[in-house]
Amino acid sequence: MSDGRIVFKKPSEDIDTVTSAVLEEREDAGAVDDAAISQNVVHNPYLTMSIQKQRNMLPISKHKNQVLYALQKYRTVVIVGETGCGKSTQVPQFLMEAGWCADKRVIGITQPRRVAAVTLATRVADEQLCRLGSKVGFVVRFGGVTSDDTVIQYMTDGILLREMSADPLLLKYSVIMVDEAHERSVNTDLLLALLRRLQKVRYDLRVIVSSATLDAAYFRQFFELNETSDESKNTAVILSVEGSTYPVEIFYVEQPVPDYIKAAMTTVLRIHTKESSGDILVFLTGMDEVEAFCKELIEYSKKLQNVDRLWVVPMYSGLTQREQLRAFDSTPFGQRKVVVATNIAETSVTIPGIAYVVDCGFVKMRIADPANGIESLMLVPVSQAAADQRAGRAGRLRAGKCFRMYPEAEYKKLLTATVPEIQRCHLAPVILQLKTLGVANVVKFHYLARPRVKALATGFDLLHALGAVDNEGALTNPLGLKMCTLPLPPMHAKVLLSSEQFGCSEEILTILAMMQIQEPFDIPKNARHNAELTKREFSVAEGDHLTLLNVYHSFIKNNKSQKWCNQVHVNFKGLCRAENIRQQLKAYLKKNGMKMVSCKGLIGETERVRRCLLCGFFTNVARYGHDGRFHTIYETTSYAVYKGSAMMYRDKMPKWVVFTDVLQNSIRDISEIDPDWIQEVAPNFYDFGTNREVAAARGADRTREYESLADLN
DNA sequence: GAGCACTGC
Repeated sequence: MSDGRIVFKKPSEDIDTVTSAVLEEREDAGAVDDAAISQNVVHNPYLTMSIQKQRNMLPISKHKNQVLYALQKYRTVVIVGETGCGKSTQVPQFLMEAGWCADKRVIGITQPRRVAAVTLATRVADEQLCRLGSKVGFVVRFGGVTSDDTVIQYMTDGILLREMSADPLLLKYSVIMVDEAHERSVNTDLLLALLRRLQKVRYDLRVIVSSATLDAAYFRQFFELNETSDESKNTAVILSVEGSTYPVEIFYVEQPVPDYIKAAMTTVLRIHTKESSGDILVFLTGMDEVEAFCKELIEYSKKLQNVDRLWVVPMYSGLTQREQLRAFDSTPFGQRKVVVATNIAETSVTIPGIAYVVDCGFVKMRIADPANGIESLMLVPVSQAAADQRAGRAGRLRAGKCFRMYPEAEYKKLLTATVPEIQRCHLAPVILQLKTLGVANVVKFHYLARPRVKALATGFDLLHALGAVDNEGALTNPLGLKMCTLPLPPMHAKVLLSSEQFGCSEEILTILAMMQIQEPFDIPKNARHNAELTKREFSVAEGDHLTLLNVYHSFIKNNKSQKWCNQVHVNFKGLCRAENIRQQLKAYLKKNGMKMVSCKGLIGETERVRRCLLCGFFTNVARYGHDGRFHTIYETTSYAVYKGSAMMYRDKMPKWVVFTDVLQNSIRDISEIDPDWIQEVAPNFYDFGTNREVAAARGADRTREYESLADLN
């Protein structure tokens, strides 16, 4: 390439020579980070050093020449670096300084989380002594800070996927670095597969796969698969960058424990009395477990005599940022901090100074039933990789200890790695996404991890029933094409696109936005009774969806006041997010040429809304049974009603409902429906008729459909 | 009396 890029020689054995440009030391180093820290949960242990010193401290800086040499020679480079080695911040700067941004070409770095994209960009802009948004910028949903000068762009992986559907060749980029590839999220898996595909057309595009674990061999093999070029220009190179961690000693229980919470409690108390000082991190599986555990631990610590007190911050995503930040407070002298967390502490949040980890060995995971595609939250054993990740959290300060609440034999039986998300999620959104990007044969696509054919078939079934794909599996025009443009899963998208014909797009827009937030109500533990009463006042007999509409309307009527939210126990942060999402969706609808119409005050007002919901969620229909549970149409599953549902306020349960969210054994976000509507909105999905007719027709049809899938164009 | 891992467009 003759663009004036500096050419690097293959590094000799002494790769310790660092040749980075010397920047002037600044006294206000980290000032921008302070702003970021106040917003996000981030910790920088080197905050007091000058920026250049901080950069040189990072293990990756020793490998600068190696990285540049590899990227010059190979089209794909896999960098394995432990967390904190500096790869996410330094590699893009190495590349820019080496001329990879000539002609304003951009180095793109993708992150699985928004916070990471923002903080990394802020940090790198600071290191480059430039304003955020000039040379260094970021893009996330609902905005970003970039300009024409931006050559290092941090973004969420979802953003790059969106960008690919607008510009399939990604011409503005010279290098794309997919960070945290080891997490194996749907987005990172798709990105890697798509980039590999793209490299066959764009020979000049460089891809960096950045991973924290030794899955590198797998990534390498993937990028080399079926390469015919004998020049082996595409060969990925593996660089191993050490982090700064200490060994962790693992302890197991001798016998399986019947109650891991009790076992964890005993273990924490034993660590406290028998082990030297050092903070403890306890991994449990859910918010309730965490809260109950904390409460009990505080009780114990009060009773302990002649022993220093335990200082207990629960940590899970439902907490506000302020509450989460408490886990970062330094431990008062003579006390011992115990952080009780969900798996948020596995990846999203790193708590410094942990010397002991207590691991319950389980995790709550969203898993789709391949037969019907319904996703629910299941309690499953962790994988060995996840258990090791948890244990590793004890070795960041000094040599640590990890106590597992299961015997060693059980550990050996665990899966070595967590099943990639793409193999356990509902595939309809994935299929839709691939179709948008011009992947004609989604069944034969070169996945990083191949999903089950049965799951693909279920995905196609749903898309077909929704009218998004035709009999050949191609996107329909205009419905399928429009569904692709919306930042919503297919069922939600269908509801939204149908809302105009039901005359209720304003209402549906609100309900869908509200469905995206986790919990509209904020019920404090000390005022539960009072909160329940106010919550009840928002409730609507027809169900949760109209209740959500009610809450949002009241929020707007009260000028989006935080004070009002606190008084009536409505989640202020959540409602603000819902408003944001609503605006974004509204903009998409306008772009699609849809009219905003409201059914307010019209005859059959709530019926329109519920019919419209059924239009997308007809798979999630259930009938009330004598056993007090709701049964799906083919009796494959039955569910209890979630205790927080507005349905609980009714004297009598409705006979038929549609639900839009499933927990492990219960359904929530439920609305009453009339079974006659089902045939109207989804005439082909269910078999209507006597049991015998149905059984005969169904078996034959479905089998044929699955068999033909492998040949879908 | 009992309940909702974590992200993202």
